[in-house]
Parts: sequence; structure tokens; C-alpha cells
Amino acid sequence: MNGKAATRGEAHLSARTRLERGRTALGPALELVHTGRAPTRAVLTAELGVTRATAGAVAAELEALGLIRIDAKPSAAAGSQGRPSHRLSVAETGPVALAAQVHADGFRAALVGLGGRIVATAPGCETIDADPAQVLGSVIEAGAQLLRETGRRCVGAGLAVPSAVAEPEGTALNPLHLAWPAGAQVREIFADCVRNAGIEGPAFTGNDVNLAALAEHRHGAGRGARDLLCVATGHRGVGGALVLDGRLHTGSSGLALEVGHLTVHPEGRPCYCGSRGCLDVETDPLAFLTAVGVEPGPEGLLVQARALLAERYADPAVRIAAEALIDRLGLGLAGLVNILNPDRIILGGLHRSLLEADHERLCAVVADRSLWGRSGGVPILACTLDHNSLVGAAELAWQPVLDDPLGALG
Amino acid sequence: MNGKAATRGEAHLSARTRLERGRTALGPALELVHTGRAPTRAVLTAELGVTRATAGAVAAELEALGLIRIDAKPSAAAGSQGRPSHRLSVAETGPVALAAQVHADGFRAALVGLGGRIVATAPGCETIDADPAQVLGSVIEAGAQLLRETGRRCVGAGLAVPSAVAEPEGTALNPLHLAWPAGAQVREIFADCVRNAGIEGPAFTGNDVNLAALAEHRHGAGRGARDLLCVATGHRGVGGALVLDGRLHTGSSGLALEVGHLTVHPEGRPCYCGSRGCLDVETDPLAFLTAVGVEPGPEGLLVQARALLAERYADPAVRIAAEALIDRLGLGLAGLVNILNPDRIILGGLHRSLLEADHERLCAVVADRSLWGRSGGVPILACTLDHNSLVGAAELAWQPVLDDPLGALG
DNA sequence: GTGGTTTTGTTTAGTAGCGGCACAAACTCA
DNA sequence: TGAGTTTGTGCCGCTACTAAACAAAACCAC
Repeated sequence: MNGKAATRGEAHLSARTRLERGRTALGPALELVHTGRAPTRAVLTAELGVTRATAGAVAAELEALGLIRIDAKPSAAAGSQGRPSHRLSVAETGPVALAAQVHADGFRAALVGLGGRIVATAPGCETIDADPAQVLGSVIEAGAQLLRETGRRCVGAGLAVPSAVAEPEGTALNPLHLAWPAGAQVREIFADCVRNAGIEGPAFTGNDVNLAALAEHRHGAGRGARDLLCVATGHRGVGGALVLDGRLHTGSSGLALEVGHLTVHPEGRPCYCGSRGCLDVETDPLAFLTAVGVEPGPEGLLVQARALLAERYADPAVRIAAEALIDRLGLGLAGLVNILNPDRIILGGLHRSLLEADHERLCAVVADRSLWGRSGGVPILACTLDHNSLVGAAELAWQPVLDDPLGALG
Repeated sequence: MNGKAATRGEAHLSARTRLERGRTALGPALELVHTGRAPTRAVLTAELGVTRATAGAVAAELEALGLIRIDAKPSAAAGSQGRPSHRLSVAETGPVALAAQVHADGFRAALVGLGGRIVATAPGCETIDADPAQVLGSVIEAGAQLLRETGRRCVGAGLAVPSAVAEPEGTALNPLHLAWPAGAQVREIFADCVRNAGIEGPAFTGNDVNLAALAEHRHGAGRGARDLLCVATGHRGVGGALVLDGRLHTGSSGLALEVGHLTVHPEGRPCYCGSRGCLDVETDPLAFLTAVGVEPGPEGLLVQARALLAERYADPAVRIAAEALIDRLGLGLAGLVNILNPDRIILGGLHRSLLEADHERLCAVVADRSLWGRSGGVPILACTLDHNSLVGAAELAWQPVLDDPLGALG
């Protein structure tokens, strides 16, 4: 055609508008309800910094999308004046995210609604095949079954794996205690499984400790933190995660917070990384059992170590070993505090048990060995959510909806 | 009055609109010109992802604000078809930021325009008084003089200090080699000086290495990096900084990236932090001079160490000492890579000289000792900007304008 | 030269999200 | 029974954008 026709339909959409359009208040509003920070439209108004008219319109739109519920009857807060407000809550029959987790002992699948509430779970398998495609196919099958049973809409799927996940390829670099090949294309395999099962929405994959940190930040002990550091140990090794301004910091290639090789005991045992006395080999369950002089039993290292700590802390041998681990963990955390300067630290796995065994000692070590910790000190808390990695996996799938509810669901 | 009057003027403005209003494309557009990524309106259109109409309007508005210049005559790029575009550039007579720097050898003041261009400098003083108010008063006086001479509008002032700056108080915790008291309220003192001198705009204070990293990210070797790690040494001690998504990451209380106490030599010399073999005492200029067996001279440790490295690298004693420092620096950087996973590392001070002395060796150590570095490795570069701390201090003052040009200047 | 193509800039009209405002509703307290 | 207080809604207008047509300034082929 002519020049006009050529101009027509110009590819302005190619460099897809980086200035987000659409109701920009919709996402933040949903996030506030999602994280339980907006019980009513009145506080939504205040939190968003918009007019009541806007907050009302936004809430109505979220309700129309089937994401939140606005109580029909107003409910007055005790001892408050003025017109009572209608409570906002997560829609009970709204969409869900399909969450999956693979770990050394098996796998799990669940449906997770807004607010991080686990809606349904599938009984987990206890063994793990050496073929990722096999395992992920089974998890997704279990998840698909849950979706069929509940009949709920799915916004997407998330997977938590006990491995560093390299970006942007999505490969599992060190699948801990899984018989999986290092470098398996877990993200791609998982996405294929999701697609093949006919499940709607995008698929995401992340490291389990990262996802646990994300879940704790939104729904658990990390709520309200701006710079949240999470450190946890499973059976072997130590994982870390950092949540900055509500977003997971995974580094440029997804490999940040590999905290296991901080030196916490210069004369300590050799580590496979070539150094010695690393956090990894000095503070994991095996290190604890070895220090106490107990043979690993069949129940799993973490379970065994926790039981030992809980039941025999009065035993001097146990106590001395625990204190040594606490001191080394504290040294590692202090190093991280010097580098990251978080405003809260959350511990999981055996580290959580060590914290609970002697909170004061751990805090003292961290405060003493971090440069500026003396004046104040970082709060150190235990994880509070059950299945936090699973909930975190769901958060990944929910994220596009939280960012742009209309775009993701409309 | 009545109910209506009470409703009138409701304090919606109190929780000041968190959803930014106003021309939201104005800030990003200015930032693109500022960082040299938008030479014409056409690329501005593409980079912002808006229509040509919007990009044109935004550019016109920035020109009207006196911030950028749009060439009257179009200039065709070589070998390009179509209508030639008008070049966009930073306004040559536009506003400036007042930048100040205090260091062990004295202080400096300068005016810095958009684009990080130093417009005017004041001859620096060579000695530093023990009273911060005295010193900062003198710097600001020098800066005010520059403003009077050039007659340019001032958007604000920024100060770089060789100390960790605690948030939110703005106190200098460890003013290295200044006779200042630890914990001096530098931010407040500086703001007072700026106000008293009758200088327009807000005042900011930051750590010099942080500000150097910020400047390098916007105008130097760090351009385009998403996760930029910067490590530098002055005369004594080591400083670090991290720029994430274009913003300085200073941690929850401004004390992040205190990287000096990573263990890089378990059997090394004792450090004042209580440990031994810290990066701080193993890789700074004094460590190098000591390793070579040279007495510190009067010219300053950094200058002396650099000269030694440049002029006598053939000398086996110098070379062996340098290689030991390189290995330890590499070990420290590897630790940081494991934790932060940056996509680029920039080195300053003596570390830069060590990098230039044996680039290959340093990269090899970092790749070998970082967990995933073997496959690829992080690019390690030298600082490229002169006076990067000074330019970074100006960036602080420019930031409000970059965020909201109309709000800051209109 | 002439005409067609490509890229850039501008004008005009239309739209969507939000602020401002008035009003209404639902409670407490005196 | 009001008066005060807080919450929710309808309406109008502003503004920053998009969409689309037009205009301008270069190139090329003939």
C-alpha cells in the first residue's frame, strides 16, 4: 500500500511499554491484601496513598476478578468511632497456584491460594527417581489431580528444588542428595511437565531456601523487613537467601547467597571447596552429630540432630558441641551482617534449633563479631511457617498476578 | 462550619501519594540522557517504550526545564537512511550539583553537571582540621565561591567521606585517618553548612567508596551492569560497595559492604577486629610495603605502593609480594562473588593497580575459588573515572531531579 | 531531476486512571 | 436527638499517555 498503510500499526508495542500502564494501584492493593496488611478499604486508602474513591474502585475491581472478598456486612473494630468498615479478605474460592517441592526425602505438591494459605496437599512420595523428568512428571500429576478435585482456577506453577538454580538457563547446579545429574535443565523440564499436563499459567523454578525466605518475608517471621537474610540447613550443607524490598535477590546469575563457604573455623575440617572450616561443614547436622560422637541413624540427619538437641541438651557433651556450632554459626552470620547489613535474620533447619537452644549466646556472638553490631544488633528469629519452601514456590507463580492482576488474569 | 466544611481539604496528602504522579516518563528520560544512553529522541522513544509523540513532549519539557539541549540542526548518523535526528545532550549551562570530598590528604569541592561532567573545581586544601564543622564549612565556602563565579543554579550538595555512614542518623562511624571523632554527625553538620551558605537544594552525605561505585556505574566502567560490586583501598583498609539495578545498596543501616574483615589468610597477621588475616590488613598499601620490606615514606602509602608496583615489578621481591596480595584479594573477591553474585567487579586504589599488574592471575584466583566461577567468571575491571567519589557525591544531589525533574525544579 | 522508501518529528483526537469534591451512610458519644 | 467521626460512593475534571494521520528530511533507483 502507500506510506500511510506502512505507518499504520507501527511496532510501538515491540519495545513493550516499560512505563507500566493500566491501573497501577491494582497490583499494590492486591499485594497488601495478600500479605495481610489491608484489612479494610480505609487502611488500603492510607497504605496506597490514594483517595477513598480510588481505593474503593480498586477493591471492587479485585473483587470482580475473583481475587478478594469484601464483606457484605460491616464489622466495627472494638473501641472505634465512626462508620464501621467492611473487611477485605482473600477470596476463598479464588484461583490457586500449584506448588511443588522436591527434596532428599521425596516430593510434595500443594495448591496455595492468596495469602499463602495452603488449600490442598497431595500425599508426598518418599523416594526420588534419578530422572528429573520422571519425578517432576509425578509431582505435576499429583498437582493436576488436586486441581481436578477442587476445580479451582490455576494462576501458574512453582517448583522448589534443593539446589542452586542458575539464571537464565534454569539449571540445577548441585542437586543436593538427589540422584539428579548436576546441571539438569529443571526449569525447562518442569515447564514442559506443566504444559503437558494442561495446566494454565507460567511455570517457575527456584532454590528451596530462597523460596522459604520469600514465603517468610510475605507471611511469616520476615514480615515488614526491608533487608531480610535467611540462613538454613537441611541434611547437609547450608543455604542462604536475601529478600530486598520484597523481592528475592538472586544475583546476576541466580547464584547469590552461597554462604556455605564462609570461613568460620580456620583450623577446622577440610571442605570439598578446597578450603577448611567452612560454614557448610562446620554447622550442618552431620557436623553436630560428629561433634557429639553419635553415629548417623536411619531417621535422617536433621531429624536426628534436632532430637539430640531437644532431648539431651542437659548432657554436657551435647551442650558443648551445640555451643561450638552456635559460635561458628554466629561467626558466619556476623560475616554476612558485615557484608549485607540486613535488618532481620531468619534461621531454618538445624540453625533454627540452635537458635532456640541458646538464643542469647548466638545473638551475643553475632553482635560481638560484626563490626557495628555492638550498638544494637540484628534481630535473629526462627522460621514460623510450615512448608515455607512450598509456599514460596507458590509466591513465584502468584508474582505476575501481584504485579498486574488485570494483565495476568483479565 | 458544617459537615461539608469538615470533609473539605481532607488530609489525603498526609500519606503522600506513593503511586507517583506527574509525568512518569520525565525521570527515566532524563536518566537516559544523563547516562548517555539516549543520543536522540528516536532512541529515547525505543528505550522508554513510549510513542514518538510522548518522547517528543518529554524531551521538550526537559529542554524547557533547562536540563537538556536539543540540537537545532539535525545530524545524520553515518550510513543511515531516513530523516536524520536531532541530537540530545546535557544542557551546557544548566544547573549543577555541588560536590565535596574529604579524605586523609585534604578536601576538594567541585561543581558537577548532568552527565557526570565536572564543570569547575576548587583547589583542594591539603590538611584536615580535627573539627568536622570547620572542615565542612571550608569546603562549602569553596563550593559557594564556585557557584558565585559561574552563576549557575544549584540542585543540591553531596559529600563523600572516608567512613561508614550510619543510617538514618548520618553519623561517620570510622573516619579513617581523619582526626574526627568517631560518630560525628557529618550529615547534619554538612546540611547545616550548606544551609548557612545559602545554597539551594538538599544536602546528602555518603561513603566515598559507595559514591565512587555509583559514579562508575553511571558514567564509568560499571555502565550497564545490573549487580555491580566495587572494592577499593585508599591508604589503609578496604572498602566495598554494591550497586543493584542502578541504586546503591547500603543495607538497612548504611553499613553494608564492610568487606574488610573477610578472612583471606587464616594464618595471617592479627586484625584490630579480633580475627586474623582479614582482607583489610592483608591487601592494603601498608601490607604491600611491609611485605616488600620497604619503610613507609612521606609521600603517602597509596602513592608509594603504586610507584613500587609500577617501577619495580621486575624485582622478584616486589613481584612475590604483589602476587601474595593478588592471591588474597582474589580469595576475598571470590567470597564476595559467592555471596553477592555480581555481574561485574570494579577495583580502585591499590587493588586497581594489582589488577593491572597481573590481570590474569587475579581472575584465575577468583574463578578458581568462587563456587560457580569456573564456568565463565565475573569480569573484573579497573575504575575509569577521575574523581569518581566526587562525581558520585554529585549523583546523590542529582538523584531527586532524576527521580522527578518537575517536582525537584518546577 | 522524479518518485518511492525509510526514518524522524508533530499534530490532533481520544482514553484511562486518579484527584477533588460533595454527598450519603453508619457508627459513638453526649 | 442531634453532633461529631469515620467510611463509602457518584460525578467532574485533569493529565499523561496512546493511536493515527500528517509532515519533514534524508536516502535510493531510474
